[in-house]
Amino acid sequence: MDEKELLKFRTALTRFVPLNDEDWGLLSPFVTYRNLAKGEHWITEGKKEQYLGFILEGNMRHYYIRNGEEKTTYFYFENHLTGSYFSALNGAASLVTIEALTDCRLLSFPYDVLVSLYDESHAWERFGRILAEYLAMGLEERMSELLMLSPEERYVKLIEGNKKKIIERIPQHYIANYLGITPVSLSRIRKRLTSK
Amino acid sequence: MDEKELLKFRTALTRFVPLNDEDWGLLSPFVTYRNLAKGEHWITEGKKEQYLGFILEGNMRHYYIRNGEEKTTYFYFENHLTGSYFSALNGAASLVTIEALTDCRLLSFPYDVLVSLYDESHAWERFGRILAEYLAMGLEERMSELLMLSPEERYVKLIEGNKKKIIERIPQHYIANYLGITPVSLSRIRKRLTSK
DNA sequence: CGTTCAGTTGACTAAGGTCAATTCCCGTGG
DNA sequence: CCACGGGAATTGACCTTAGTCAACTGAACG
Repeated sequence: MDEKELLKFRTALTRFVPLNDEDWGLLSPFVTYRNLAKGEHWITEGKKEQYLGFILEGNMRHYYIRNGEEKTTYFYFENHLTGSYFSALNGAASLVTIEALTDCRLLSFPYDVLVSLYDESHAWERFGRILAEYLAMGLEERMSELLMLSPEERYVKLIEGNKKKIIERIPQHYIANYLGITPVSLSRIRKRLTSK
Repeated sequence: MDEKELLKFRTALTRFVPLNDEDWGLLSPFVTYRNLAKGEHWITEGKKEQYLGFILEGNMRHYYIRNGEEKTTYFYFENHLTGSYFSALNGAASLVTIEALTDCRLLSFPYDVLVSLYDESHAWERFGRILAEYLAMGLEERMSELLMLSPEERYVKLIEGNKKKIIERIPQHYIANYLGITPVSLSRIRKRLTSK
């Protein structure tokens, strides 16, 4: 296990909440490497998924399947946590699939371990609270955008906003899916916008 | 303070996490009554809001204002918590307004108190985690519905689903707003559906 | 070179938005 | 008890935008 990469992970967690050596020592023995080739699933819909991951390298796509159609809700990039968090919470089969869009390297750890840390340590419980709050704020923002903005406005916001990575690194047809429209419509929206 | 109503509140919190007398005693002294007349705001956009509420009686509407248009994201009914939770979290001015749709009676307590309980007690920290997880799961469901379903499908789901209260007790033009469409369109959707 | 897949473009359809008129419901005051 | 006023809901006519299907272009890769 590369110490630098482990430290990167620890630092990322510390963005949520301070972790002293003792807290960290409760989790670190359970952390292992995972590699995914482009196209492989990290999480598969219908399976009970037991791991959370931290992306060292690569990016991933989080989507639902409805009537055979994929609906993308999120993209993950390096230095962030990834997993079917809320499915894991209640132990149910995952409703979502998370797929590697590029070759990926992850650090992974079992969800159970995190849950048991919630019991053992107030600091980890706080971590869990702040993580859930962070995820909820992201979901609230996404939800309110879907309710308040037209597809075109959502695309403009993606270009101008703090999500440049998505524009720069994700193929256009996935972006269209993320915006809730077809690739054809996104192409037309782009045309409309450049003609202004 | 009516003991029965206080107990109702305590019981509702216990749905999230068990609270012993000591835990409960940390919060209960800070709980006070609040009454709102139909049309009054419980939370107003742009203000720093410092209270969470528990609805004893009545129902409320949670909405954003965008370009002068209201966009309803949620309805609250008796026996549930209400407040601008995520605005309160980071101490910023509220982005949302919560308005009484009927005369309402609430129990209310300061958000600061809850935050200080997170420091004082592991049990309350856990309460905070589970509350945030609960809210996040609700947001995820709402978000995925907006992404995956057409307005008509969303309306059908509202009728058939576990949200009957909304259909029964909320005026139709607010429901339309909640679905992300105009009252005119909802009326047509209803017509389409009954003619089947 | 072909094959494949992403992206663009055109023609047509479907669904929701907008504006305006009308009807329905309900509460209030004469 | 009835008449009136006002807001909610419905309906019609027309517009705008995204979806669908299909053809075409272009770049990547063997």
